[in-house]
This record gives sequence, structure tokens and C-alpha cells, in this order.
Amino acid sequence: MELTTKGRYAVMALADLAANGRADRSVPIADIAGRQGLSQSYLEQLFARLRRAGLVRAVRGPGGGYRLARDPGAISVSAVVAAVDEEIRVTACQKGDALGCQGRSSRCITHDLWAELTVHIDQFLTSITLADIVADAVRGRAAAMAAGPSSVQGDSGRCVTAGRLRAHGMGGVHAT
Amino acid sequence: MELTTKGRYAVMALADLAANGRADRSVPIADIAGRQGLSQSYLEQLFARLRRAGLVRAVRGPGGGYRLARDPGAISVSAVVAAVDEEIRVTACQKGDALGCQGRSSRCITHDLWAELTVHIDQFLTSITLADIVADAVRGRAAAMAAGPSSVQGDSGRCVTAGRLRAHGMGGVHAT
DNA sequence: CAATTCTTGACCGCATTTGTCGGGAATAGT
DNA sequence: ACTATTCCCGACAAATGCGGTCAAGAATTG
Repeated sequence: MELTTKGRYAVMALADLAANGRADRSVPIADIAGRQGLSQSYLEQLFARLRRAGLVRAVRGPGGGYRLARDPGAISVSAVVAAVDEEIRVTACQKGDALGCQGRSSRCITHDLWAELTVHIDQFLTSITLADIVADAVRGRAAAMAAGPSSVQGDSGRCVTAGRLRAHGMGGVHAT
Repeated sequence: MELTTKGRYAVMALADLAANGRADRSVPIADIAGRQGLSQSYLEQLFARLRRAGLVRAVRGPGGGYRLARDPGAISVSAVVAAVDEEIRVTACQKGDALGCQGRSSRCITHDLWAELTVHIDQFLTSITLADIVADAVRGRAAAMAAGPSSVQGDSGRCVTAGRLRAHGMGGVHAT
């Protein structure tokens, strides 16, 4: 798994764009870089990819800049990260082997684990949009999903049975 | 976030240990490295950390090796990864700044997002133990949690309302 | 004492990430 | 047309740290 600053920066930039731009107003990269404290040249590279992925549209010339291609509520964090973090490295488990895990017979014991983790993470990132970030509606979201996804929406159909979630202190996975 | 091969290898090794060893039998690193196709010297480093974290106990001399310190069902993947993937880099968002995100006033927009993601991932990794891996009881686990954690255990208290999960194709987050 | 096996620390090459730089191409205003 | 603005693109540089090796040493068994 590989989620680097590229992904973080991209989300920050698009969230900024969602907050400080409208459908009619373009925001220049320099402004975003300034507000978010990021390198302008670096951001340019990221926006190039975001554009190729169809998430933003560019307007050149004076008064130009970028604007979101869709509604902020229709752009998931998952999509943003995917646009920027290219290589879908389904890394072979046994690196000497060309087919690796896919090789059916010698599928390594932890294969399912990482596959499931990928799904789990993607479910989360897909469930959050730029609109959510701008609206500051993200805190507590993980707990909400764990309690049952229905509670994320409103709170019909409660479903709180604890299940088997050992406590244990979160370690090994780092963010921010 | 940073989940590298170190974490993968560690889990593979401990799962192997859970499968091929008992409370009375020690398994030498060489055996594990051989079965899992990993570098022995590299594994040694990982086991050093696993031991310091209290997850395994070492027995030296001929007939020695490693054995799990606890029951396989009492060791979560989260614990393993945490033991091996050291640096708790709560990386400052604005790298020039010493306090970064914590600095209350200038907390960057995406702070909550990554914090929640960390929680979300950890919930998953904490819910899975070595015993689960050995028993091959991991497939479909993410979907199960999304449907409501209660369904992971058995299937009392169903709770299936879809919630807001846009489809979208998983991208950007890679595993093996 | 000799064979195992863990224990530790130093070391290194390489790929990837994280940028920088400079020039070029569209566009708007004058 | 000229100029200022802004996106666009490719090459290049630096740093980080991952993945892995090597060698020496300390327990333990027989």
C-alpha cells in the first residue's frame, strides 16, 4: 500500500478549490499553493494529473486557473487519490516470481488480508467527498461506519451491537 | 500513512509461526524464511522488533527458535504492524512549521480526514487476528464490516441498509 | 568444545518521492 | 502586435528510507 504526500496534497488542493472557487470563478494554482503552504511547481504536476483524470478543468491566460469539473459532492477522496497516485502495484508476493500471488497455487497466506484491507480503505475514501471536507463533516466518520453505515446518512435503522472490536490502541498506521 | 513490506513480512512470518508452531515447539527463523520465501537476515531484524514488542519469545541454541508469546487469537494484525513499522510520524502538515496541524488555529482542512482514516484502518486491522489468517477466515471481511460489525460475529441483528456508498472503482490504494 | 540459533550493529545500493528549474503555449487586456 | 498572466511539460536534482547483506558476538544444547 502506498499513500504518500502526493495524495494528501491533491486532496488539500481540491478541497481548497471547492471552498474558494465557484463554477464561474477560476482559481490560479499560485493562490492555492499560497493558502495551503505547498510548492507551486509541485502542485502544477499534480494538477496536470487531476486534469487528465477529468476532475478539474483548466482555463489559461489572465484571470484563468482551475475549477472543479463536477460538483464537490460528486468528487470522492478516493477518486482524487487514485488520479494522483498512479502505479497500481499489485506487487507479487514472492518477488522473484512473475505471477506472484495470482499464481493460484502458491497464493501467500496474507493475500486475502491485504486485498480486504484495500477494499476497506477504499470504502472509506469513497464515502467521503470534497463537500464533506469543506463542510467539516468528517470527524467521527470512522466510528459511524463501524457502528453501521446507515447511521452515517441520518439515523434510521440503528444498529449498535458492538461486535468483536478489541480496543488495543492504534499503532502502525500513520496519517497527517 | 506508511504500510510497507516490513509490515507485510511481519504478518506473514507470524502467521507462519501460528500455523507451524505450538506452545511447546520453537520454530527457527531459517524455516520461516524458507517457507515464506523471505530473506533470513532481513527477517531477523523484524523478529528483533517483534520480540521487543512482546509478541514473540526467543529460545536460543540448537532446537531453539521463536514461538508466539500469546494465543494466535489474541494477536491482532494491528499489533504486529505497529511493532514493526516504527516511526509514528504525525508529520506536520506545513513542514516549515514545528507544531504543524496540532497548532490549533491553522489546522489544515484535511486533518480530520487522515485522522479518521487512521482510525478506520486500525479498526479493521485490530479486528483480525493471526488465528483468523491461519483459519483463512478473512475473505469478505471488509464487506461484512461495512454491512454492520455485528454480522462479522455471527448474524444476529442484521443491519443492511446500504447507506451512502458510491461505487466508483477502487484506486490509489494498493496492496498485494 | 562444537554446533545451533538468536542478537546486534554497521553498511549499502537503489527506487521512489519530493521537489526545482526553465522554457513554451494559450489567452486576455491594451 | 505587445505584454502580462497562467497553464503546460519535460528534464533534472536531492533526499529519504526501503530492502537487503555482512560480520561478529552471545546463549544454549549435546
